[in-house]
Amino acid sequence: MRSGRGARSGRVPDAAVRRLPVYLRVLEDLRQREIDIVSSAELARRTGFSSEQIRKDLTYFGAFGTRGVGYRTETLSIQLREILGLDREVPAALVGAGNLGTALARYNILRHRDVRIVGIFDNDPQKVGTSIEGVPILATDDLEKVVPEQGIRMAVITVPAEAAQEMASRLVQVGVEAILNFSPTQLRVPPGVYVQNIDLSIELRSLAYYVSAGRRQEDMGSTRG
Amino acid sequence: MRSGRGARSGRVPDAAVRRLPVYLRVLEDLRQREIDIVSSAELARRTGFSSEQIRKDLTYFGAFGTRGVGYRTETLSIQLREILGLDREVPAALVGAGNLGTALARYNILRHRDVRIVGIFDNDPQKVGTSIEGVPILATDDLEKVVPEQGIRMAVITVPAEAAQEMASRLVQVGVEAILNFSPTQLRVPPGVYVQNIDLSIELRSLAYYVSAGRRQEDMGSTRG
DNA sequence: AATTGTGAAACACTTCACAGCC
DNA sequence: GGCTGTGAAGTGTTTCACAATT
Repeated sequence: MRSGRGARSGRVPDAAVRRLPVYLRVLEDLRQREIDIVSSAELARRTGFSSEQIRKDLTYFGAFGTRGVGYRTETLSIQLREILGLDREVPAALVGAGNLGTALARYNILRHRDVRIVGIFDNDPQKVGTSIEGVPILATDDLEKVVPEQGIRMAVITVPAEAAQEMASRLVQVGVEAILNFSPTQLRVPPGVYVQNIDLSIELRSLAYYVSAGRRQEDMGSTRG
Repeated sequence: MRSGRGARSGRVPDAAVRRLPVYLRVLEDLRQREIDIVSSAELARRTGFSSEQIRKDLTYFGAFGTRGVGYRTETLSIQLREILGLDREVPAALVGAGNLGTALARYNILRHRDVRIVGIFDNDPQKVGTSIEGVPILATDDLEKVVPEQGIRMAVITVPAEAAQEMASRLVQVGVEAILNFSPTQLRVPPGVYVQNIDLSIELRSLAYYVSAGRRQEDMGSTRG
């Protein structure tokens, strides 16, 4: 499942915001390969979105390209970083250091310097005091101290469903405004707090629809593609 | 990032299909607690979607409720399983047994009996021959044999970006029709194959927009909520 | 000649409002 | 009276088509 909710400025489609990091990923890759200019058509090829959509998405924030030429990869990636708020390091909390949480922490800490997991919280006394890639695992009791101290505004929740609501409430209490929720439960948060849900079971189950839909269509003798 | 693509029957909104497993999760929970009847309003409360949306989503597939009463949790959950193709066990492959793949495999194997990871593939010789929760890790070379043998039609890809396209192509070659892609790359697949992308870096980065958007609005003196 | 930026049209999805049924 | 099912209205998003610019 996936659904966002919370304060929205109104003008910029949510769907567009969610595509920006995809453009950024491609732009960074191009930059690294010293490709200075890219067209919306080329970005389309590399992202899977249409070139019109890419151009329109970008114009919600300004005019970044040069007609007849394209976009400078350096300029555009800097602009996108700024729009996303990634022009400075964004500290984040991870709550739940199970398999999934650990995988996320490793992945994030090693790869990126923009959104940075600076606090990992878990209730398991066996885990508290250990660390993941140099970031110490703290007791959840420390959350109220560490989150404000580190200026943390976003959090990733990977605790079991039963514990998720309490953690969310406590995080919001101390200033968290955006939550990436991997627990299979609907979090209740005050207005103004943005929640993005990713439930892996639900992803797998909805995928099943498309394989069985394929089967059904075959049974009916229709063609696909 | 998230985007589906591939064969669609046309009539049923993608967005609706993606909500069905959420309804199913709640229905299963209610059933377990021996609650026999539920209204769309109550489902709305528990899922975060509106009651009208829930009713409309369900009517794409038929009329499952009783006016003035509600929906029988047992009947509806059985119907939803059938619609999703979960009325029989759905075998799936997992390609990539790194941190994320291992977390997913554990989670899935322990919790669910509907979509079932029956084959785990990895190239690391240190991992091949070991197992995760009883499911053996095989060499990717075995993929062409095992996928058809086990009737696998869906796969989860958690390999690095460089290897993802090759794995996807090989999976499709031997009959995979739906892919859950965690690698940060755009997979090229033939028409009729459904790809759902989840890129965790991109989720974190788009989340950053909402915390910094909040900051920007505050700076402008507007209220939120 | 090429490619962006953008109103307008088309399409998709959600919400409204109420008829229909228990 | 209460709740589902559903056309119609409303909103959001994507695509079209072309003028503007280099």
